[in-house]
Formats: sequence, structure tokens, C-alpha cells
Amino acid sequence: MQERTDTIPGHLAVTLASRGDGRRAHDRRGNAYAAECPTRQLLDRIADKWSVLILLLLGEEDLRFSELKRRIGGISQKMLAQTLRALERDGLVLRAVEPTVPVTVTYSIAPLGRGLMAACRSMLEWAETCMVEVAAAQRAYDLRRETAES
Amino acid sequence: MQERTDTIPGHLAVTLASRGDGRRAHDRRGNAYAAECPTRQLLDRIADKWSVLILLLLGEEDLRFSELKRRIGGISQKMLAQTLRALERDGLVLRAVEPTVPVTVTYSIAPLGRGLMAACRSMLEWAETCMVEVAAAQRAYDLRRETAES
DNA sequence: CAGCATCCATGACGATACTG
DNA sequence: CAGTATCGTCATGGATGCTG
Repeated sequence: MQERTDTIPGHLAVTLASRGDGRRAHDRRGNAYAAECPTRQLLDRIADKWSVLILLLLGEEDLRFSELKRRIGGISQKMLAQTLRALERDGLVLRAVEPTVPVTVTYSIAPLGRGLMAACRSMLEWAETCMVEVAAAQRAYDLRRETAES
Repeated sequence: MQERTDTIPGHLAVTLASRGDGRRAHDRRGNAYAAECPTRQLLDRIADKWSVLILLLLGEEDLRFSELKRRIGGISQKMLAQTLRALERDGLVLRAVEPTVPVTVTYSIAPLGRGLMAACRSMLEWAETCMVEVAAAQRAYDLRRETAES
């Protein structure tokens, strides 16, 4: 920040420089670690279980509201509506209304949202792949805590 | 699944087949869309803003508790402790205690957690890249709603 | 019947105070 | 410093009712 390198020993300056590396994201396009940054707020919305599951499903095929609700176990009508709305507002999901009787509403992935699919999918893939190892880690952790309680 | 195509009309068989395509994930390694599935529960834990931010930071360097708290804007002590513990239990993060006075606790990314980094990073990258477009989409959406309120 | 709005109970979350 | 405990608050979820 300041040009006080003259008063800083060489090895410390190096340390500070490598520190700066960690802040690269900050310099680039906003600091996602700052609560007020728009990038962080966007991340908060997409790094969410409901958003990820919805995007994952819509990435495979267009779906109606009730179909989404039926496929995503444990989601409430309220959270589904709320999340879909946020995704639509962010331009990640498209909402198409067919004027039938009764009305038919179909949700699909928007071009902007398609870019997110890769990240969501690799998260899912990772979960599927590592589930067994994670379960083992949990057992080991619980066992360690249990025996330590003596 | 079954060889009963003989009793199923042609067009229905096709419908069922394309249905099966959507269930591919189900056949592979558990159904992440079912609330009770361990894979889904794991996904719920990692598709979380705090988890993603913590993993992202620890992926760059080892950090102490207070340092993490200071870097992640808006996180409470409680959520940080809680999330770190869940990540540690899942084997994604390592917790090293140095018996100094007062104690020094350093968190680092575990081998298992390193595999998740790519997904977290691409999520962050996407957010940084598309933030502007998303903001535009939001304005468009809000404007549309506003004018529709006439 | 699809989809959204409203009410209420519950659990997650955040701020503060306190301990090893 | 690194947490745990407590409590007040707010978001989440479930049930219900409304509209087209």
C-alpha cells in the first residue's frame, strides 16, 4: 500500500509480496471476501444448496415448477419459488409462461447460467466420488472424540 | 431395466427411456436429489457460502482462526467455528494445535479437500466474470416488474 | 390444477459474555 | 488466542388460502 519498502527488511518484503498474491482476487474484479462486494453477494446466492440443485436439474432439461419440486427432495414450495425468482432475476434461469388453461410455466437454464453448470457439476461429481472417503473421515473423527472423552 | 418392451407401446417405451436419462445420476452413485442420500447431505454442506469461502482461503495458505475470521467479511465466530468443525469432521480441513500459551491453532486444507478446490474456484471465477452481466440482468428484471405494475 | 401469498412454529444465525 | 454458552432475532419450512 505504502512505499515504505525502504524501512522493511528484504525477507519481510518478500513475505509481503507473496501475501499480495493471495489478494490477487481483490485486485482483479472485486474482493469476494468482503461482505459488501457485489461479487461476494452473487457468490452467496449461487453457493447455496437449493440454487446448485436447481441449476443442475435445469441443465439437463427444462422443467415445470411442480416437477422441480417433486425431484428435489426436501425443498419447500416457498424456497423453490424464492430461489427460482432470485435465479431468474440474476438472469441465470428463464421462465416461460404458456397461456394454456390452466397456465403452464416452464423453467429453463439461461445462457448466462449455463456457464455456471460446470462448477455445479464438478461439485456434484466431487460429492459423489468422495462420499465414501468423507464418511470414513467422519467415523474416524467421531471415534477420536469418543475415546478422548474418557 | 426389464425386458418387457413387448408389453409396452412403442411411444411409451421411448418416453420411459428418455426419462431414464434424467436419472443417470441416480444410477451412478446415489441420488443427490433425494434428501436422505448421503451424497445429498454432503452436497448440502459444501454448497454453502461459508464452506466455499473457507476452502478457497485455506487453499491458498494455512490460516489461524482469528485470521480467517478477519478475512471473511460478515462471518460470525459461531458460524466460523461450526463450519470449520464440519469441514474437519468431513476430512476436508486439518486442525493443528500448537501447545503455546495461549494456544495456537492453524487450519489447513486436507488432501481430500484439495479435490474440491477446483469446483470452488470455478464458482468464484464465474461470479467474478459474470458479475456485471448479472447486475444488468437484475436491472432489466426490476425494470420489467416496475413497468408491469401499471 | 399450477403457482403464488400469508400465517405461524421452529431452527439457524449473530452479538455478546465468558472460559481454558 | 481459540473457542463454548447463552440469548434475541430472523430466515426457513409447513399448512392454508387465494387466483387464474
